[in-house]
Amino acid sequence: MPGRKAPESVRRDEILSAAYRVAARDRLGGLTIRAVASEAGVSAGLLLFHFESKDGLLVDLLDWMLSHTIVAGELHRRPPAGTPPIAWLLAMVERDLAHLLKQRERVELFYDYWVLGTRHPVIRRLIRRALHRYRDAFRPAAQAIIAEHPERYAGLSADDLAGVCAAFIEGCATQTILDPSRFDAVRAMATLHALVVPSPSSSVSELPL
Amino acid sequence: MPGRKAPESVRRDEILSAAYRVAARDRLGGLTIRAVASEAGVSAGLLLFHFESKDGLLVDLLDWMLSHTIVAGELHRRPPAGTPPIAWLLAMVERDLAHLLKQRERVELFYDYWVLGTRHPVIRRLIRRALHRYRDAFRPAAQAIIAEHPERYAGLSADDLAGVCAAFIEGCATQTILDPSRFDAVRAMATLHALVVPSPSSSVSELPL
DNA sequence: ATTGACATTGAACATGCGTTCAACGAGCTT
DNA sequence: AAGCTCGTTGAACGCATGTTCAATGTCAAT
Repeated sequence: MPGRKAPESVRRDEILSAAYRVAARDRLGGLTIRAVASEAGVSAGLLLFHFESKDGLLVDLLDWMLSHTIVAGELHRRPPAGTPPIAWLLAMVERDLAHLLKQRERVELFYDYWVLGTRHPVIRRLIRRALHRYRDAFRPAAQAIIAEHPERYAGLSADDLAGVCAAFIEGCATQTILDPSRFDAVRAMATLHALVVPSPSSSVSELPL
Repeated sequence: MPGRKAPESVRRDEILSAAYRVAARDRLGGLTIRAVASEAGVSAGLLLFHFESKDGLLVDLLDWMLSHTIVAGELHRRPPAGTPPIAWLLAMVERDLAHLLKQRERVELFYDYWVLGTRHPVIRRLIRRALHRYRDAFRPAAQAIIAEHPERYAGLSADDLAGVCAAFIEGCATQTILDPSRFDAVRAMATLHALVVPSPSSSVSELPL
């Protein structure tokens, strides 16, 4: 029964959130136009009226994901005054890691898009931007660390340090998602502490679990 | 023109290597039965005569990849006598990282399978096994490190340390593949050295503040 | 030569997908 | 009321895919 119902922006949002629900449940492999349309309670034709193609839907969905409640949502941390920079950075890493592992669905979806981006230029650009934003969140702490020990990090930039943090987290996510039973992120974090903090020194004293 | 030509094992191998060629070129998304059959110079029907289904082909191809020339090929390293364990481990990481980045095609394919494994139990098992083997290669060095500084790594196992190494490498691969221009693995490696090796050559004396 | 096992083919089938489109009707303007 | 705009539908099209199968030719054994 045709007839005007909702203005364009509303319908688009309804469809996008339906698409997200489908993708979170069945991943990108199960994201078909008909499935999304059905989930949104509209016809497949309407979906292609609002989004020019499935490709467009995919891109818009990723965009939507990256702006709604995604990874890059709460990256604004502040240094608790007096904290040594290295502890600050490790705390950020720890927090991000914990946060990431709670969103298995979303992370898996993100990896789906990552793989897609390997072939699809537009999606690749979006994923890149997201990863850059993610990495950049570590830069202030990284900068502080380098500023404190310029000789130790000679020739390296805050970007490099931030990139290593991001790599660690992404690698942990890779392993945890595929095999939660044999990779323990908490222990990985403890290991990182032991590796980075040189030795049982005076000020920073920790109790490994 | 029907007729017997090659014994089963030979045909299977011809088809598998053709499948790999197709997958390396067009990834799993382009790996169709017809494409593989055409690449192998046989009919689609024959392919399903030798492999019971496309699923079977996918699994067998992964198996084939993991045994032919793959990541886990040359993981047997020996400690250059007299090398400090931490340097040994870092050297392994560095070597693996460099090796990995030279095989972009293969790594991308592996990620394709990783994503597939998220849904496909059999493939998941194979990928897990491969990642475990990969991680286990770091264990001897990790064990040596822990044995040298038991108090520093109290409560942690060689597995934990090895897992962190694997995570670092996998995270670096993630970033490099998607954005080679903004992630420099060499600098990441240098950063890791700076982070882990406490300070210029003093044994255990360092005040981080 | 005959037979039988079996590798091999080509065509066909069924399915699911993205996409198109003529028809329709709700709201707005006149 | 009449007409226009445009959101909306349902059916259909075209295509690619995985899969099946009867027919066919080759080889080894008899």
